[in-house]
Amino acid sequence: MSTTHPLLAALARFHELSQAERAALNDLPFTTERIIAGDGVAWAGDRPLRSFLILEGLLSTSKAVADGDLQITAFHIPGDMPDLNSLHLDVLDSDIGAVTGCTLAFMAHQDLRRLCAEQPRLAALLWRATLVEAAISREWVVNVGQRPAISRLAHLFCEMLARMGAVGLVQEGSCHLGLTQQHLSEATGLSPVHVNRTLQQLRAMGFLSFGQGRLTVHDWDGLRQVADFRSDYLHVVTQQAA
Amino acid sequence: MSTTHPLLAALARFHELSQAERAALNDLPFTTERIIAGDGVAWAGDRPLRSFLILEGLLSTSKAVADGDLQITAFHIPGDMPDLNSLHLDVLDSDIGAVTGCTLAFMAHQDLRRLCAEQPRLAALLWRATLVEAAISREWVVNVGQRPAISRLAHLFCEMLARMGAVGLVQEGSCHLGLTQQHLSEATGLSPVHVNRTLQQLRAMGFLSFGQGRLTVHDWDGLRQVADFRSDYLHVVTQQAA
DNA sequence: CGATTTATTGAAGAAACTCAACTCGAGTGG
DNA sequence: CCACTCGAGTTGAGTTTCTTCAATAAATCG
Repeated sequence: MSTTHPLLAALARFHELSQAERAALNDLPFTTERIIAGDGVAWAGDRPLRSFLILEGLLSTSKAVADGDLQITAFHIPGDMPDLNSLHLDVLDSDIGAVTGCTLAFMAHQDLRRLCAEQPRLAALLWRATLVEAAISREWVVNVGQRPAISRLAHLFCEMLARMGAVGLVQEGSCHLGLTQQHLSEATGLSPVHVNRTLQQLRAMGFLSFGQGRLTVHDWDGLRQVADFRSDYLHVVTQQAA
Repeated sequence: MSTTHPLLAALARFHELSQAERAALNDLPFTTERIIAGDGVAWAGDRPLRSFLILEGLLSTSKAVADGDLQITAFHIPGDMPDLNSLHLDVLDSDIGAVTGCTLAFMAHQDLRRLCAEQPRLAALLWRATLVEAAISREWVVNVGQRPAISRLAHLFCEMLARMGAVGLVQEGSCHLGLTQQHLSEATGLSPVHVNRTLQQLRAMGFLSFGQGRLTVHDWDGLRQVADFRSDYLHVVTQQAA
């Protein structure tokens, strides 16, 4: 019926779906909203009654520490559902905000819960999506805890390019990535000044270009090596035609 | 029926369960195994066919980086299911090992999947458990990324005491915690030497005692303050009688 | 009790931080 | 159209936190 549901499209990109599952997804009500860059979408302490799928744009999850500083704990790209955890964890523990302008598809928890009860395999796929986010979070602990500045930044770039690539948003090693050096600082736990200097190293070594909201990787294998990047933790399944 | 299933006990500690749900849990086959301190339980790259619940002991999840160093990304205590993520993420991305001697209850994925399909609310509770682990992982990113050594260590101690307390393993601010300073180092991303010196500060300030496999907190509010610890991210639900 | 972890100490060095100034480009409004 | 502002990026210099290396003390274990 009419166009396919955005969540159906997102899941079908990576998984085979039965006719019944497709039908159930297409029956799932949703509303689309447009968010301005820099705006918050949800806050720690909120008890959302709905979750959203990213159709377009870049979001971040972050937490504030005592002195007011921010740590970004995740970036979210099209196809992700950043606050799906609120489906079973009623109160949010982090802030979610739009890094760039975004288009989001909101779905009521009520409807999602019914969907999960009626279609256990869809429940499993949504569960799986939250597990991938958890796996990425573990890798971020490693990145921030162990790697020197240059590897840390390189690893973040590798991850973002790999994830954007998996959803078809990379052309010739380049993708739109509307991050400022301030964002990189908050994501890596490095000071903005040190991010700046480390970025210059990565550029000087010929690995990448970064600026004007765009990341271009010139030497993937080289970048990957300084980053100590292995993509297994992203759990990207064998891709099939969209 | 005999004694209750360990997973039933673990879930019933925090959630009301229907008679049907209890029955379904009691029907779930499991086998108990004993693990020696220091032994690995599962490795990155493994494709487990079963998951386990911790009945006793302390486990860690860790990842190795290029130079061979280790980052611990999580500790697991009784009541946790450290590799439940392998239920839907077929290949493990981290190593799981026993910090102390452990008793584990293994359950086949096959059986767990059937349970989830037949009892959607139990599926939701297991899903929820993985979401709590994810929330803890996010806080670890913050801890390792933003906090100075003393807060970082203090925060880890706060978290462990809070979690152990939630499952009834704390008496008078003290719990068994078989971690070495090496473990603390690998969990916080600090060098062992710096952990040692920072620990001495925490002791000298009268916040805690730590050693001989035991953590005792003398000044919870003080520790909590230097740690910048707020327990909301642990998502501990209102406890009911065990 | 000897052997092997684990914990502790000293001292020098390095990675990253802070502070402060300055540049640049993209608006914006006079 | 130009002056102005504002955010983002860049640079220099001094400081701090944390690391590394190396040796010693203390615990733990067979």
